[in-house]
Amino acid sequence: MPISEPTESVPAPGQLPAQYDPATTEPAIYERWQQAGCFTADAARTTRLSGDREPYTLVMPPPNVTAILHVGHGLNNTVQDVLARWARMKGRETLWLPGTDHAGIATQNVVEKQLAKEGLTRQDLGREKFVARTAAFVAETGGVILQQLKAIGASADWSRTAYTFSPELSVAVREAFVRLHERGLIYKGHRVIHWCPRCLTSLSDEEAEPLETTGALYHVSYPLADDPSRSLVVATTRPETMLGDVAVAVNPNDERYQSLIGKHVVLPILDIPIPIVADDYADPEFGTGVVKITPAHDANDFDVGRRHGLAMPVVIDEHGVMGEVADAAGRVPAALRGLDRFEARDRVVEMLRAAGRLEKREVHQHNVRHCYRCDTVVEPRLSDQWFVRMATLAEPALAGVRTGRIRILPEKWIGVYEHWMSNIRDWNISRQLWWGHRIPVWYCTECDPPNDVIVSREDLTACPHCGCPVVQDEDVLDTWFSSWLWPISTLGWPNEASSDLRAFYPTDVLVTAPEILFFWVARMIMAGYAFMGDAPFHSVYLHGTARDTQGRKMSKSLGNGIDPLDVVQLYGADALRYTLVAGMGLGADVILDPADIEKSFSTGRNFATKLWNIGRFLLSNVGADPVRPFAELDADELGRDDAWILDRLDVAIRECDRSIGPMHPLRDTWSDEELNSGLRLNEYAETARRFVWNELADWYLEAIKTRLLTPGDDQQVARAVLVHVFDGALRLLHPIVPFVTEALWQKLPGSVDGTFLATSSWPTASARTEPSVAGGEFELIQQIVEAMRRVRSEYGVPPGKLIDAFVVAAPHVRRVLAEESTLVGRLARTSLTFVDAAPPGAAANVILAGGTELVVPLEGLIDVRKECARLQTDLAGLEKQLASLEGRLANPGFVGRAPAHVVDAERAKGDEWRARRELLRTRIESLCGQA
RNA sequence: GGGCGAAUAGCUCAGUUGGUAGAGCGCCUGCCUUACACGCAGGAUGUCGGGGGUUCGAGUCCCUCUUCGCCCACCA
Repeated sequence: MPISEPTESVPAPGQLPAQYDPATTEPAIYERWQQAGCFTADAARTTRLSGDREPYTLVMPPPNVTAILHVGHGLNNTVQDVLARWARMKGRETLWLPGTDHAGIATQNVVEKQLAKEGLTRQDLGREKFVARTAAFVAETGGVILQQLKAIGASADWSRTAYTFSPELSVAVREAFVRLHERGLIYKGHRVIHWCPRCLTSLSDEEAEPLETTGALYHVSYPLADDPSRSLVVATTRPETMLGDVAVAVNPNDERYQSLIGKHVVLPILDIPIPIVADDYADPEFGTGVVKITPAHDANDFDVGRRHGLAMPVVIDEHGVMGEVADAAGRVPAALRGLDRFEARDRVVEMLRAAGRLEKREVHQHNVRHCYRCDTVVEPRLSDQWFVRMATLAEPALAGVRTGRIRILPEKWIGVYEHWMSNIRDWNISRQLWWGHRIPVWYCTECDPPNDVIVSREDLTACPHCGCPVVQDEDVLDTWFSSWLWPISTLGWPNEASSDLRAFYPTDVLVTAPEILFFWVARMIMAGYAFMGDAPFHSVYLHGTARDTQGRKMSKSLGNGIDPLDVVQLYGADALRYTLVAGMGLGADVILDPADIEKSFSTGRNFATKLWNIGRFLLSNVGADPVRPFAELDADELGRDDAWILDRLDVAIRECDRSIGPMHPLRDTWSDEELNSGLRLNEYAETARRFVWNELADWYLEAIKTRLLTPGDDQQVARAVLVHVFDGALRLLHPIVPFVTEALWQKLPGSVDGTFLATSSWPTASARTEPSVAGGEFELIQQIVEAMRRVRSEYGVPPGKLIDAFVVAAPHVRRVLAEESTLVGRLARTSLTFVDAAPPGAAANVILAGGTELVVPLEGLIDVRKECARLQTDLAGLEKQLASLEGRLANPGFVGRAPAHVVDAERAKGDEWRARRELLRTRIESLCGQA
């Protein structure tokens, strides 16, 4: 009995509005979930503490705090929500931990843009004011995306919302830095790093994105100092850097240049001598085999410079402008000073050409690195930065994947992960930004090394060695230095007594996009091992990207995105979620048409509507009357339709379980069989859809209509089964379409006020593994109905016209059909007459599996000649197939080697076809004479 | 330059131990059949990218070619 009060818009008790209105329904339902605390996890209830429930934990990849929801977020969080809701219904103490990332560069850029509109720079404000302003901006507008996630139904535990820049997580960041420093894994390095001249900060290798670019390769001749008539030709894509050249290198094994090693060439434009050094870095195969060495502006040249003890003049400043920065006296001519690096490039080329030093210029394809935040061309630049030594951290992280402690899906990413991990490079973690975690390093001006550098968990004002004032390092940490701690810091680390950390770590599945496999996932795994001694999760689920119909990634800049909230507004969150889940194979991209939202999401919208209408049907038939508990029904009370749909429900449950599960590895590590299993959300969605739509709605509902309208015991049985099966369907579907299922479930007879589908149990298949006999008999009825519908359609029988059909069938088939003739009559508008042999005369003829023959005399609709031709064609086709089949069965290779069940199935098919052939021949003979 | 992945119905995609191809959307025909036209019933459509091989049998395994995509990389 529905306990919850129907709202005023509902017409009558036990009734639903004709139209499902997600726009009003969804927010109300979400509100009730939240008020009831459906999504709040309780550490104490987990088995890792004092409780009896297995934990299930997901940490949400934190969106940038200033982000607004796009389809990518929608995709990512829908997947997570499906898993979280599924686990919750499976009885796990489920924690889906949400939060945001302070996003150093990104957020700073946003605020700097605002300042620019006021004609200000961050330097105008000064560090303290700028940080305060950014913090205020974040406090004011940040976290919008978390509200938006609620609109798509995200069942995260908002009471635990985290933020990478919160005081708590800042403690974790500092602790991690200090511990790594104590372990000798953090060092300050003077080297060439990627520098963004716009953001004015260094970038990690991952943050400097290579972009295929068509540029030019300039060949420049450097005359020999002692013989100006001879010269060495070097090739460069960045001629302006030649101002910083300190040598040219040749390969020591390159015979062409053996005699020149140790001599000098004259650097054009500057007219200064620079040495010819021998270094393996020079590739004899490339160009002329001579390479110019610019240690301050190229990472490789830097290495060469170090090997040969060369000077490292910096000729491009932090803004990407030509200037004598360090160790570069006299190196930038007045004509070039102050020029942007690209203008300078053109000017240098002109100067070289004028001096007759430009040998040639050729078009050249190469990768140019760009800042991942502002797209500016990155400039390699010599500077002091903090680095994390990665090799030792990578070892356990690599082993974790290799041993199956962690699995990565789809599996193709495992190789990518292993390659990166095995060739890992040190991580530049310092950024010359203001928005971020200040590096916990202080410098004392009085103490001598190594006491002058103090790494501390606490803020320092005085040197612990001499008591002198100290100055904190100006730099902040890479945003990812806080992100990589996310699975541990959000649970309370470094406080190892934290109940959340003990209850929910390690977490279970990490759901994210492959783009951040290195940025984030790999580093989280390393941090998990480094700080907690265990992997942060057992599964990494890498999903695809949302793209437009041209295959382009949806992005703000391209303007080809779809606003998920538009979809929610128009068709509801369920429509959005269902469409995304159903359309996404494991790791496959989702293609959507931004120009046609309706087309893109009609699948989901239609499905939600279908569910709603099934609910309406149920409620209008069952009404507010009490319904017999399903458990009280006896098997012999069930109709064939009941037995069938219960069989199908079992199958659906098992298939759904297989598609999503297993929830975690059976043992500590994933077995080979488990490694690639589960997380097929699209298969799960399709199974559930097929069950609800093609089985429950198309057949069961149609079959029981009469029973539902006829008062009596059988009506009660049908009602009980209907309610039970629909209840099961709603449970199966809830993780994908939580709102409409919750709305309907609340109205279901027997629902108890204050209970939620969201926290109800996942359905369990019955113990039976074989389909029931009665259920199988229902399939016989379906075959007849489908055959008759085909006949009707093929011969153009008017829809309203009742037709007669003669049935020749085995006794048990005849018995079933006789008992269900009313049902067949209604579903196919056919009246069945049982005969021992097909009557002669013009008639449509259908032969079903099991040798059942349908003969349908259709006055005026059957043309004997055409019918004969059709039968002949059928026979010819059958003969052909049969010949092929018999050939196979006569083949010793097939019979001997194919699995027994396959051979048996083929034999059965052969018997079936032969019987059908006989029937066809007989029929042709009687209808068409000797033809 | 290395490595990986993809190519299946008009479109977007499933297809998990090799056994003669499926869904959604679209299309065609007929239906406003008292839950649903965001629906119902029926239907058409594929040399599973090309070629070769293994096998009794290949969308599925191997080789090769073509076309796309992704990742990595210090050839200036």
